[in-house]
Amino acid sequence: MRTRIAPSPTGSLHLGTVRTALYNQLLAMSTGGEFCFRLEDTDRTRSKEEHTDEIIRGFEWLGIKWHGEMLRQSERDSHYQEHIDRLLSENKAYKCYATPEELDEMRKQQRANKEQEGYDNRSRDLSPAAVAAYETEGRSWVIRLNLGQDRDIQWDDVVRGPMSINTRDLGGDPIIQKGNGQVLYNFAVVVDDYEMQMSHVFRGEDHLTNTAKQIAIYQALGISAPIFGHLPLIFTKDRAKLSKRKHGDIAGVDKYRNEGYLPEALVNYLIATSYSNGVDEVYALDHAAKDFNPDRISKSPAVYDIDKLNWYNREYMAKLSYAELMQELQPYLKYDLAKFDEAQQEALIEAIRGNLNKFSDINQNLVYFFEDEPIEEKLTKFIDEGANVLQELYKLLSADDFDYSDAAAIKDAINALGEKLELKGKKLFWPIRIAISSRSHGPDLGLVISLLGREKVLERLSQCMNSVRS
RNA sequence: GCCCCCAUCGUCUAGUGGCCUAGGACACACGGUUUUCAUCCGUGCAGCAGGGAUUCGAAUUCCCUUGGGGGUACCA
Repeated sequence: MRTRIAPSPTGSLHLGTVRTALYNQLLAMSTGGEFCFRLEDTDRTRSKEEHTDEIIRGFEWLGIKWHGEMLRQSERDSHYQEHIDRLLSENKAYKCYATPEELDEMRKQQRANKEQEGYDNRSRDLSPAAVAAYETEGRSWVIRLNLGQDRDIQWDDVVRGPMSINTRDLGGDPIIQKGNGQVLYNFAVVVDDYEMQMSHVFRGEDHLTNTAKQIAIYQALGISAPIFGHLPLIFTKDRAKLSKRKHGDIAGVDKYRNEGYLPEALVNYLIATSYSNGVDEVYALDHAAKDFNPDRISKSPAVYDIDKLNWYNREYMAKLSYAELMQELQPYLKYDLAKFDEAQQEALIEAIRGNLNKFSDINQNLVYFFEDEPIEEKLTKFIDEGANVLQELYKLLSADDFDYSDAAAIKDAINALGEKLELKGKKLFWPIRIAISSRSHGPDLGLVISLLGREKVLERLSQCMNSVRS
């Protein structure tokens, strides 16, 4: 089995492209076949080298590896020309001299008459005299495939089952080579998939009509087509195809790499949307490959859900050791942890790692260790209500011999204070936590106080006590 | 407009005629643990789009309706 991913470098790496790549790779892996990579850059004006780099970088980050060299369509013009010439000589393709203006006019008429829109094959059977006339006129031409008599084009889709599209619904004889000599996508794909000996082509559902056109080309060329499978699209909550244009950077892989998602999590999430083996939820690529069965790919679109992705990411982050986590966190760290000793750093990071959806979340969990933040309006009442707690705590913590180095001991002291004041739970902890960290959520209080140290803790405490409204 | 595809909790899905009082996961709500926070655990919430037909029996098969989506380029 040979499969491929064939992205077009006209934009950043799209989540849908990644998922398509994943299924193709899974397919190859599960049978010991090969998974290849081809760049669909036939449209020179829209293809950009920066996008090519971006795509490759994205695949590398995700751990998606392909077999052999990356093939560029832009370097294969001679291969295409050979096949074009043959179709021309066999009368399976022809020159069309219609100008864009004429075609526009044709479509306008069709719309006005409520006829089916599409090319009317007017140049299909041009007389030699007519051709000569156009030539002397100096008109340029495109090459169109002669679809011949209307007929059903059929294939057995691995995902969708039996498919049938009639050639009359293809919009007329399709152009396979532009006026400037560049071959069109549908033609290049066929030639390449054939020469690369692809056995299976899995791609997005948006290619369903293209597949019919491509099969027509395979037939004209007299070569056999691969097995096709059409994957459901990825939607957003608004139930439209996830796209960079409409939905911004959530559609691209870069966002997830930049924000500090684990590639394994993104891979897992993407596979699991539209595919399930009925048992596993969290798994790596090679595990999924063991029993991968394309028949189980879902037919209906999958709605992109950031909550689920976050959940996967937390699952994978939880597996990281402290050392691994620190290394991943390093590029995102806005604050210098060096003011804490090694043991303190570890205690801190271990205490807040459960709060992270992604690595870039680290800073928001660290701010109050490095900066003074205003207390949220809705939290100030806890300060007012707990003024006596703060006072008592201040007395305790301002004692010359109070030891700030032992987080557990600090916690014990707070507990003792609670008993003394006959307060417990939120009544005891929230005033303290809010006064010291400006927040109602955070890691263990003993640890926070210990890390902040005498000076900062007393400063914040006294500041809060001064602002109490009695 | 025309062609094509799709249809199980809010979301991802299991389910291939009786094992379904429709299972799991995310999210959400509540409870327990943590005298606070996070974690963890438990419970709950919630669905076969509608209508016909076939059948002793239908989420599962067929038809229609409705809804959603994709395609319809000298883009890919």
